[in-house]
Amino acid sequence: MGESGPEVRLAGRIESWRPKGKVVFGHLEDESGRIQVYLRSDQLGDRWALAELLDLDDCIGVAGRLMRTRAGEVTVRASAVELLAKSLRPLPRGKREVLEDGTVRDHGGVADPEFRYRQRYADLAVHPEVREAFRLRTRIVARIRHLLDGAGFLEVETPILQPLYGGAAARPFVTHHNALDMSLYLRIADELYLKRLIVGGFERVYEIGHDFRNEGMDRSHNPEFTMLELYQAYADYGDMMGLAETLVTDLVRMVSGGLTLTRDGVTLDFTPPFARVRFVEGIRQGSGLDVLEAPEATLRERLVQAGRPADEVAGFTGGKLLDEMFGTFLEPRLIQPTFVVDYPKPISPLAKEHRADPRLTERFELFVQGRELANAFSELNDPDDQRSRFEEQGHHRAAGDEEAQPFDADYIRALEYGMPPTGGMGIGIDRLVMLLADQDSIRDVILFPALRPETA
RNA sequence: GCGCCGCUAGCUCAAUUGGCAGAGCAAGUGACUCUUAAUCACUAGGUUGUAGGUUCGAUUCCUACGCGGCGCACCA
Repeated sequence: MGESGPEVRLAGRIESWRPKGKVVFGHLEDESGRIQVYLRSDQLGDRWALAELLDLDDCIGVAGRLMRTRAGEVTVRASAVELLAKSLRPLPRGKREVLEDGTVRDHGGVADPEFRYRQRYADLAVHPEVREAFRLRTRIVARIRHLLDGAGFLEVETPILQPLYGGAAARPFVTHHNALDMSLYLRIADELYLKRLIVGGFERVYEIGHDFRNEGMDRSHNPEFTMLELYQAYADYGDMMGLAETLVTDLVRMVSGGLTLTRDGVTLDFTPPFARVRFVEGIRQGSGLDVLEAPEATLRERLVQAGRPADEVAGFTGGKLLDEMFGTFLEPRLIQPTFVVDYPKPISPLAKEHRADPRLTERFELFVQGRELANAFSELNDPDDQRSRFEEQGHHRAAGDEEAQPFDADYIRALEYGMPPTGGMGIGIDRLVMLLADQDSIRDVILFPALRPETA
């Protein structure tokens, strides 16, 4: 029982508090951990009056010598104490009681997910494992920056408020600029601005930022989310596949120390090269049909056979029909890391025509656990082809497709100056973090997920 | 947007077929100078998510609304 260790000063939040007559034992916690403090009336003098007023969750500072209790715990024997911040509202701390027979009884703690998301500050304050998940998120993003910077990529910032939105198929949020008296859109993608920078001579650029999509919310969709987009001149989608493998395997190694992750009882193997399956061939394997050859009526019949409601299927045509075939017959099987390659042209309006088949584009998406992690292509750099693809989108739009992309004349003008052949890729950071941090809900990797306002 | 489930004290949860709404932790008061779920005694805490309806009587049954979770749709 050491009585006179070194003198220390420390501050923290009161995590436990056990007054016992003229002494009190408690634990202080801060980001670095927790330590026991021991306050005695005979050592604190007139400060003892303050000690008697302290409560759980107050933030205090103490000074004193380190000692060891009879139980052997390193403890600060306080010679001074001060209040740094008062807690007026108890944190929802759980207490775990271990009874003599070994059964465990929990008291309190937060079970209500709404409480955790709405009052994330309290969730973080009482759950070290939640803090750890968000630290991991930051390490993942930092590691991605490190890798891209090391590969010669330039991190840039492009407009979030855009007069025209584009680069993806989604409905935008609309806002209004008062001084200009005009509508602006919150970006749904960075794509078209980043490719303008390729025209400008930056040959490797990337941006990590929020995109905004006015769509439904569920456990893999938040209205604002974090996207990595990168573009590399004089590269194609094959190079992007290599880069995707490099990034993903590096991150898997960082979190697991190896090349596998176990999720939902399944061992995911990230040993490169990842599996590759052609879009058309993969759907043929699942459905027996070639989506580029078979009549649309035949494809619709096949969907109904597979259990899709007939009245719903009746409305599917063109790109929508292709998406549905993919979602029904191929996507659910993509558990192990898999590149789906060579998407049909109608569902890839910004991707370059395939060098071997004009019906296809040089595009891939990376899937893991049936979820899309990355989307990449050889970028369409022919302004005339891009113009006609935009015009095609315009027809879809006129036909009522709200997610068809608007015609961007300035982007065509940029391409007319000549954009070098370019490979580009987008990676949804939130979903990547979900995979790496083993979280099932996007709300568990976003600090303040979108919620409806609280009612009084 | 649709469907299912949930909402009781600051937190976690009870409450028989509809019959006075309770407990643990947290809070307050008192006792206790090596505690760690501290212990012991006492006290306070509620328009049972909101608004209606049925009923002698509603936490419980019905309707609408709000918020959340899950699933579907949409999408990344």
